Amino acid sequence: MGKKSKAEKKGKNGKKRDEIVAEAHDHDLASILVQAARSMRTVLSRNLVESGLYAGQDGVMLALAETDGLTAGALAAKLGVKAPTMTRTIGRMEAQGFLERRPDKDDARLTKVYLTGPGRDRLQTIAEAGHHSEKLATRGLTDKQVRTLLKLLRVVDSNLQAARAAD
Amino acid sequence: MGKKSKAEKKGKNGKKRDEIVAEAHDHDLASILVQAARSMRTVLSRNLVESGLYAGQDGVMLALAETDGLTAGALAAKLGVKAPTMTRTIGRMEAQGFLERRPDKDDARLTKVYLTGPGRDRLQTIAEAGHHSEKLATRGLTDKQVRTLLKLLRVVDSNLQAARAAD
DNA sequence: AACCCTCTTTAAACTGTTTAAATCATCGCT
DNA sequence: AGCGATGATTTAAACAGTTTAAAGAGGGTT
Repeated sequence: MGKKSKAEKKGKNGKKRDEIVAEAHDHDLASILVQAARSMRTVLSRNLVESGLYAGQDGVMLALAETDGLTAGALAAKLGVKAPTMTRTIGRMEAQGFLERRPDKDDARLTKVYLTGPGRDRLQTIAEAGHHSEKLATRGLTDKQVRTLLKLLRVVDSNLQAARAAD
Repeated sequence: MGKKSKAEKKGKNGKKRDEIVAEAHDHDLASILVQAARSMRTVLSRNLVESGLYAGQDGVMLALAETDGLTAGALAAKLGVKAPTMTRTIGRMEAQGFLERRPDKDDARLTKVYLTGPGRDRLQTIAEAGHHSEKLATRGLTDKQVRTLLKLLRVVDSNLQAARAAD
């Protein structure tokens, strides 16, 4: 892969912005987090696409696997997105046949979402895809480190959710 | 917030999917990572939007601050996106006046990207936005924990980049 | 019965992302 | 020197995700 063949020929790099860069490095957590997530989404997508799912939809499936018949609003809150986002996602997934909307018969304002048979069939695949992606992502880390990472990420996530909720 | 008023009235939950859910929990790293990143992007956006930037563009700015005159392809690789994505992003940012494209005079196939004056003016703001978001995200964590988190995230990111590169 | 509140959806406007095809310049070989 | 292979960039087309603002629909309360 002769990538550095010609493009690197001239050694004239900028050199006097070190202070700016130093400050920019405080930005690391945000960048690395977003970047890691982007890669995770890409990798997860590859494993998911075979079952007709997109990354982002799997969260809905898992939430429903845990508690079937959640409302759209509850799903949105649980996944940390706004209601219209969830409406669109649900719409797509309903069109794909993985779940279905049904009005609650006690309160017609509520629309509850249920997994369909085909949807439930995908759960296994989703679990495997997640498992596989996680194994890929944590290569070289000990179990303890993975647990630590999860713990820290949960704290960060919870902090951020709180921050974004404080509109 | 009487959220459980009516919707929870019926206690008929599914009960035999416990194994599936158990497996689904292995999926935690992927979900929590993506979710944390989503929140991070949202929070970062709020701090960035004042300077006319969107989350996702800041990475380009920082990369150029470190090494001005990168090619489109190098930027794409550095940020872990595909070339066309970078082309669009660069196009938007050029239209906004934060950077400019200039053909390399040694190799006319290459288009190098440079920060403009206004672009360089934003670096300070970007650094501050990142810093602020990071402070928000790591509330309650010790410095050491933050360093640990960064270290682990770098490993994960590097693993995932390697995995996605292996097309 | 009227009014208000809550939930859901629609609408509009973006950014981000990918794959595949098209463009274009350079490089190597005959 | 010309010609084809190579490589970089951009264009095109098609989706997903996201947000804010507004509209639609039901319920509950006074």
